[in-house]
Amino acid sequence: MDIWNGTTLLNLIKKPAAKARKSPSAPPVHEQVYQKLRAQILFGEMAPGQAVTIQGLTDSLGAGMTPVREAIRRLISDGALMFQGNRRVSVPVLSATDVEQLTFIRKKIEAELARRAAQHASPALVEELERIDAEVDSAISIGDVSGYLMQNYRFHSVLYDYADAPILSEMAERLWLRFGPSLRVVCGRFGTQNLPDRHKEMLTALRRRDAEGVSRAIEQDVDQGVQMVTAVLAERRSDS
Amino acid sequence: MDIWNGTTLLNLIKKPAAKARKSPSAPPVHEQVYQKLRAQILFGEMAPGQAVTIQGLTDSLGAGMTPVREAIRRLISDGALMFQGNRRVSVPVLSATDVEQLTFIRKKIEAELARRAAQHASPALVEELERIDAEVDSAISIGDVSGYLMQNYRFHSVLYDYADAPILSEMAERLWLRFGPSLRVVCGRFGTQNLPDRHKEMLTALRRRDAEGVSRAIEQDVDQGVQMVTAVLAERRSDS
DNA sequence: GCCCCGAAGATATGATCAAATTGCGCGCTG
DNA sequence: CAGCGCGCAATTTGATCATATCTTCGGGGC
Repeated sequence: MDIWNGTTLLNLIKKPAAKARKSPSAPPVHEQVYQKLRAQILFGEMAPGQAVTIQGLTDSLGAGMTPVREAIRRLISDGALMFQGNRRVSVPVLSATDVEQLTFIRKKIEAELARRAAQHASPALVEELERIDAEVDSAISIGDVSGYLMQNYRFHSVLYDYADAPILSEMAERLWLRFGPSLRVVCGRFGTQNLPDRHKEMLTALRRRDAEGVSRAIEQDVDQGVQMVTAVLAERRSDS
Repeated sequence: MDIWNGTTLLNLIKKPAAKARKSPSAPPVHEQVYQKLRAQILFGEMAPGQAVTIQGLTDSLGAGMTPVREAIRRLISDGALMFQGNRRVSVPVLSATDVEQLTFIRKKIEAELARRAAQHASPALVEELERIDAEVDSAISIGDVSGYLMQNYRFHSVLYDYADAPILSEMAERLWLRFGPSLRVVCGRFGTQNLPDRHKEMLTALRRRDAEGVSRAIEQDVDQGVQMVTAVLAERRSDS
């Protein structure tokens, strides 16, 4: 589906100030806007509940209204933004039942993706994941929240790409999008020190082609992450 | 998410020529366009592979380009339409691996929805489903393909609503959208006589609050439907 | 077989209209 | 007299359209 997804998103990770405009066959503006907003949501640059205005985005991104509108519609369909009924758009705040449903389906999908990736695993994959995991650890050790979120995302993304199941991968990405804003809050609350990281188990299981082992590790990874999110959400609830 | 989803879609089923324009707090045009296109795809009025042009829709729906563009972006994000890279949009043709992935996730989600609905089941629900199932049967007996597709959709939709899991329900609807165009082809090929209908088993299990029974029946329903789709797809493959 | 050109369609902008929110001033009540 | 709430108006924001520009595809000429 998302033709420019891979290239553009990775470019964003590497050089956020990329300004490729007049290059041949550049992605359309609405695609660029979509990718930028998507990255902002995925990596926690937007707070849960934050209002999103079309005109604000046309100003801050320097684009016309139509492309911005299209990007917002896509993100609403992704569940990354919420249409509030009175024509207003905002970043969703996850309720307890939201988290429960999202967790259920994340486990099913990501466990399956892990299983399939394990079956197609190659030494090259393990090596690449080890490299990314090292960056995750380094981001954690220096307390770089954005770096952690991006590299952790990249770890899972690369793994799932090997599953050779684009539809399931896309669904998984959509689910990650919904957790993005809350993850940033989690990091702000708990810091980067005791973040979930079942990557070592995954890599061990991957080396032996142990599909069920990888799958189990993923489920634990999901559970740990969700646990922190629910903890923070409960805290927020009692605050208000 | 979709505020007007329930009302507008049901209105569409009952009176397709509804023209509620100036009524107070009418849905925006882009929402109306989305619902109309969605219904067309869901109920098989669009063939797999069919090209979809913006200008064609602005003419046939009598709307401006901007709302049509927004609706198309949403449907692309839903997986109901496909962006072909060269600015062209079309109704997707399901490949074998597409069907396999979609089936996997449909079973997980719809089985869970059925399980949850069974736990919340009430006599009123059973009664309503019986009424709808009667309409399904009647549509089958008179060979009314559109009627069958709509009422069958309604049967599942009403059941899943009782699960009280809006996120899962929405995901299920998205998956149905992807099968819509192929279903029409299936009906055209096999007729409405031997269509899958595990509704009777579902109702029996529902009456006893047998969550696992309902869940099993749903999985069989999904499997049967998918089997016919794969059969037709294989046929198409060998044709071309 | 390759290249150029015309038509069809897609992208993007800015203007215009409508709706909703915000802030302010007034009157009412304690 | 001070605080509170209500309703109107100003402004912000969203929705839609008409138009201008650019791409892509297909046919005809070299």
